[in-house]
Amino acid sequence: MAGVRTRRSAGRPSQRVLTQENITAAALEVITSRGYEGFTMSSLAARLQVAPSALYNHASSKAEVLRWIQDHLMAEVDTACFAELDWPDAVRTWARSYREVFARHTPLIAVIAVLQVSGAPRTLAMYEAVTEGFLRAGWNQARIIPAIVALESFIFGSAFDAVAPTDIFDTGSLASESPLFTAAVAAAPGRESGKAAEQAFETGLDALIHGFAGTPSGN
Amino acid sequence: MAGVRTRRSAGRPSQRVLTQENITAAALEVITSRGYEGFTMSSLAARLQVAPSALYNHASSKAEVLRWIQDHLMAEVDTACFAELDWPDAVRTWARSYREVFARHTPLIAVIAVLQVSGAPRTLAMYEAVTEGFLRAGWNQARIIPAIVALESFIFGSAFDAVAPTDIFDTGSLASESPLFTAAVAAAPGRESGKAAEQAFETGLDALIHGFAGTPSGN
DNA sequence: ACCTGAACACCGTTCAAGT
DNA sequence: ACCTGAACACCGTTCAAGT
Repeated sequence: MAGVRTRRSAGRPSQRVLTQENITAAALEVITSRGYEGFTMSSLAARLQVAPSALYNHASSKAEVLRWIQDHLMAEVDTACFAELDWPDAVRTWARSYREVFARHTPLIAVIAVLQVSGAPRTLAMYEAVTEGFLRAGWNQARIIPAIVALESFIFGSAFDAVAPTDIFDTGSLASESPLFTAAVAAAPGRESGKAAEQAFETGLDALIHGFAGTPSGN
Repeated sequence: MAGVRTRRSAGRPSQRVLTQENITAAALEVITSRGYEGFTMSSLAARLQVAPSALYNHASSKAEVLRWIQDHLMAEVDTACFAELDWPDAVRTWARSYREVFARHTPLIAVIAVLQVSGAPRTLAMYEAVTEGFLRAGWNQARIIPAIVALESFIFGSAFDAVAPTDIFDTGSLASESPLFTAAVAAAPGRESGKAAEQAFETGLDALIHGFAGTPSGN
């Protein structure tokens, strides 16, 4: 064919604006400042200073952008702990950071639960690191996935709980119809200090970790 | 003032159509047949044979209708088990039915997590029955709520997992970059039989139940 | 008291037309 | 190759007008 031509302005690399990374970063900025209700294709486009329709040259749908965000956030989950701590403490550290990241992004949980790992490299890297940690702790290969999935289910559910109003258990005018529950709520630790969700999370996490350890045939 | 008048046609009780119960039942019919994507104020109104705007004389918003549905479904969760079985089996039965009900209604989980029990009588009744079951089993009052919340978090997360595609863990072209995870997935029980989610749920439920039992100061 | 129909202020997405 | 602007087919919700 004809001689190779330099494309674009030859000098500095042409600065593409609508890359996956840029769109994801802009999306996170919108979500941080205006929440998920304020995160629309319009608000995302505005932040990138393009027309909404321009986004569709790079993402097939809003759902795809959400998947990019999800995978991006997965890199923030601490997995280094598995190389530094023993299994119970490593799981605790991993689970806490996992919950913390997604408590701020609960609308993504419905996305994650359905997401194919093959399209989410950082999510896959997270699973690989956790699996490695379990194996190093002597876990039987066949029991690892159910344990991770169970922990993950607990983490996702706890993420919702973490951002729930603190007064959801106030029985109000129906207190007399639920005396036992009302009393239990009043007696629960972390009440009024706003740490009830943390208490429940740590309680469940402890139970899962001890429960896995004390399971019939060991780990 | 003037003499009391009988209102409406005096004979048979005027059959009100847009009651909370009727709206809730119609909403569930729409959701069952067309899913949550197909559940709109328009589709709900169509099933009730009224204009969409008529709904707003009875419900303040779509979110309120969702809260009605959530509370309605809570009555389907099995709590009778606490009067019939010992604590571990009762918790297992309760948790299984709770997960089963909401696996078909995962979009409601975001609603539940934020819902005030004072506005949800059946939800409150469920908590009361569970609390009673824990007390009867000898649980310390102060430890009940964190345990219930932890179990609930696990149940909600597992509900998402229950309806996830079975192939989410297929690593595809990235298998070589995640050899340990890929091998663990291949070795996991329930694979190909489509029962992986059930395996993970039962594994986690067992761990939680045993973990609670084996917790420092007993229950 | 409660319904209808029109309207409002949005959504996500598509697509012809441009460069 | 990638952007714009207009348009489409929806949403949930409001409200004046009716009965």
